[in-house]
Amino acid sequence: MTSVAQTYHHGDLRTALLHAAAKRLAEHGVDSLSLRKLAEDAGVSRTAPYHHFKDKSALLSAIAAKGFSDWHSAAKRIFEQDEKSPKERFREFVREYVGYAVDNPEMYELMFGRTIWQNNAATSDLKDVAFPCFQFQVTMTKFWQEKGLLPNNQDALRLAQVTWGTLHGIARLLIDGIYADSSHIQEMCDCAADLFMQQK
Amino acid sequence: MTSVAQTYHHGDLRTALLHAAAKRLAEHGVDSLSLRKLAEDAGVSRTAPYHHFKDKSALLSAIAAKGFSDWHSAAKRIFEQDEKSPKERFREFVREYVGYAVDNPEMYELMFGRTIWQNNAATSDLKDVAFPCFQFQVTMTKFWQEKGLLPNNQDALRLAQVTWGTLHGIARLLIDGIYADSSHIQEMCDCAADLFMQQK
DNA sequence: AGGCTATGTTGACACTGTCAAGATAAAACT
DNA sequence: AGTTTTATCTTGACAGTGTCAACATAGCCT
Repeated sequence: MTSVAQTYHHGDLRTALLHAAAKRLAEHGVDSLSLRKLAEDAGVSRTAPYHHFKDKSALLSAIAAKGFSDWHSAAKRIFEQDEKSPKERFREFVREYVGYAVDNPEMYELMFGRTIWQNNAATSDLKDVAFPCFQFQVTMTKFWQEKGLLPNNQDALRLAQVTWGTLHGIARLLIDGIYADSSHIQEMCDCAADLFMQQK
Repeated sequence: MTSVAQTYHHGDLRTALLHAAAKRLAEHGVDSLSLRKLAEDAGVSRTAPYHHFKDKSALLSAIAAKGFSDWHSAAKRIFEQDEKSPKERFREFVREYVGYAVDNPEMYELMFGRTIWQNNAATSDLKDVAFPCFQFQVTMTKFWQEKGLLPNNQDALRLAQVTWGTLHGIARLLIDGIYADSSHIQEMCDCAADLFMQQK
């Protein structure tokens, strides 16, 4: 990919670290992700990363930010498929949401886990990318309410919180292997969609 | 409380460790819970705990097991309030569930977080206490289906997974401070309950 | 009394995040 | 051009972690 001559200054350590981190994240999970290993991956000393990220949390936030931006694009793409009926799109969104989480458990864990959000530890960079995602959930909810798929007598924000909460909860139960296994994804998603769209 | 003379053998180190752990858990969270500190709390050397717990994960599992057993009692108590209508009990269960999570965020995180469930790491002791809780959720769901509060055309297991998923998701969003703050608990719970019991 | 077993001890190891102080290169300024 | 400032990277160090191995003590059983 980028083969820069070995110099004292790395050249683009920041993105090199992020790439290494994304790789390790997907392969070994967020828990076994250490700055020192990332530095080694990038062929640099243990403390070099600190010139690009305030601390470990900041690096994780940066990865999560990328995740949110990807997520937002994917959600938009599904939501804006005009050729499909709103009902179909809703079902698809539910399946895609849970599917994304199950296919990228470590990234999902990072994005929506306590690690980076706890104690308001989230970087403002992270918030700038994540909040539009939250907002988009509300936008979609309003749309589905207007189309009569979701109850109209509920506040859109609350309803968005609850519907997202449901998807989030299902995703987490599946990922953490608590209460369900992945062979039931489809059925669980459809059950949730049916529940939301009762008698519609 | 328990003032045993200082002897070479502690006497009841196992429960002393569990108590210390529960205290530290509630006060400082699961992340800053170290075996060495617990040993110090109990007035014992760093490696003494290993004679009572296989490893850190086993100790955490033991605390979680206690949490599940408490949780099960509480759920039963609410569910069996015969003087209240099923509908009322359902609403109350929703509020209690989320309320418990918000009031005991660290314990909830431990019980339903990835720490102890990941990679099928759960002790069989833990599973023995936790699985009945999961089962109870299904039992309650069946009851509410029979009472006409929840859709009868859904498989009880799926529906239980989805309803629990919803409560779990809401709880997590609140705890992790991702998408909602605790001033909206009541409204979110009621919105969820309304959603489940549409047109009932 | 003797020995077995449960329980406790210190020592050691590899690993972690992070700070401080110094080295080097590149960029900016005069 | 030369000089200075700034960005980047280095080694050294520290406190903290889980966990293993080897050894010490004490209680229990025969």
